[in-house]
Amino acid sequence: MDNVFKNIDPEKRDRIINSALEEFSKNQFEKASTNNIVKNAKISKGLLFHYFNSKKELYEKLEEFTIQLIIDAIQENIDWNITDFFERVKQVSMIKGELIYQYPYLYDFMIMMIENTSIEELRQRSEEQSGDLVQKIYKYNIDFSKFRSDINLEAAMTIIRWTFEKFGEESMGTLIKAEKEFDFKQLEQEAEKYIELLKKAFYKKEGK
Amino acid sequence: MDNVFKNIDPEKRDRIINSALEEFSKNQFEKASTNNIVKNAKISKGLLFHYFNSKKELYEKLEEFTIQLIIDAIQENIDWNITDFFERVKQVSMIKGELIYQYPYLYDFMIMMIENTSIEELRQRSEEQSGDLVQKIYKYNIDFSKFRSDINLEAAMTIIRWTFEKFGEESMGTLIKAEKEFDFKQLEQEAEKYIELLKKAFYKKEGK
DNA sequence: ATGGAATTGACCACTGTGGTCGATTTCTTG
DNA sequence: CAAGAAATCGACCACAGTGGTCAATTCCAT
Repeated sequence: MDNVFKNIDPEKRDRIINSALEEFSKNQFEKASTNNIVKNAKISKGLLFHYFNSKKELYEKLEEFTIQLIIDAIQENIDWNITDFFERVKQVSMIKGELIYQYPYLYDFMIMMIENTSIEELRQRSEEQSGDLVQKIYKYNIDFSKFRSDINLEAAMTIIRWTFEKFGEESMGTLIKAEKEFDFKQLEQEAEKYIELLKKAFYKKEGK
Repeated sequence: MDNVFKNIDPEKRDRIINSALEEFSKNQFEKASTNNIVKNAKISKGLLFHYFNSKKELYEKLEEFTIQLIIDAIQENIDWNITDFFERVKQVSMIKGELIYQYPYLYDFMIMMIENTSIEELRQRSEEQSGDLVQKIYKYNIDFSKFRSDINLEAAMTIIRWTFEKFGEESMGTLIKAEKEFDFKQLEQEAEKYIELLKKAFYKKEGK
């Protein structure tokens, strides 16, 4: 982001980012209130407009930030040497979880972003900014020979991905509602239940 | 809903409902604009406040309407004699699709509703308004003996449900973006791909 | 002590707010 | 057709909140 903005206290920076992400997630652009943003970020109106010259600019910088953050997180944290598909999916889920832990509205913001972007623009952005990363995530160096040969591989992969996404969403939902601390152990245990089942369903029987 | 409101031209009624659902889905209550609602519904300000005495009342009536609509749709359209789990899931998806076709923002509105409701309140509402319907949908008169006995039944059912939900969401998303007509045939064909795969994965082998 | 950067919040012209209400159109009934 | 009732309109209101500005203040390195 902006030079001025980049060099400030990271804690304050994240307060501003989170406040803005929340406001823009919950309301469409015109109705998102900069007053609200500064109030929740606990900074003055003047400061926000010192960092960003206008509401529009703030929004655009937020878009950039979001995309770059996700790309970086994936690129830096995925262990490309691991060849098991489920481990890859698990890693992506973990990364996602950590991002959301730091920026709770990052995901809502991104979904809103995608909704307001045309297919053509999306395709272009994905190529420009992340190269073939999107294609790579669930394919690069994966040992597909573990899958049963009598099933539709592409569809199976999709179901596995969807399962983890839904699992994440639902866990997040109930956690927020219950206002509980992350019980990491329990969460992983539950995830393991689905992994085990899906392996039984889609992988070849052990012992060949 | 209100007597005055119930007896009007259904086409106009749906215009108002859809406009309100959209506005409340896209913005939190305070920022949802009645001006916007009447503009999109193509009625006058006065008329809206003739039907509903306040913005608050409109919102609450909309909640009631949404819940009742979904309950009725399920109760009236599910064929409880069909014992195959996938057929049941398929039926629920179809019902959902038809509802969304008539009220495009019904689902977004409901999700927003659920997010803003406490667990306790949700449980209570579900019991009062729908009885044991929620429990019943995916269990009543289902032939579970078709499932492999070596898998976690509960988890398998969840995965199947999630797959259909995700499939629905993604289809909806791309359809809206592409501004295409519902190609019903193609959609069903693609769904069948997942059904086939999941049956292969979770059902007992045929001929036994 | 000083100068520049960071930060504040009162202030502004203006847009949009939920809701009202008398006027007008449309419908119903004799 | 008359006349009253019901439905519908939209100009109007007091006011809350808008994005953005800027002179004043605080902070901090030198």
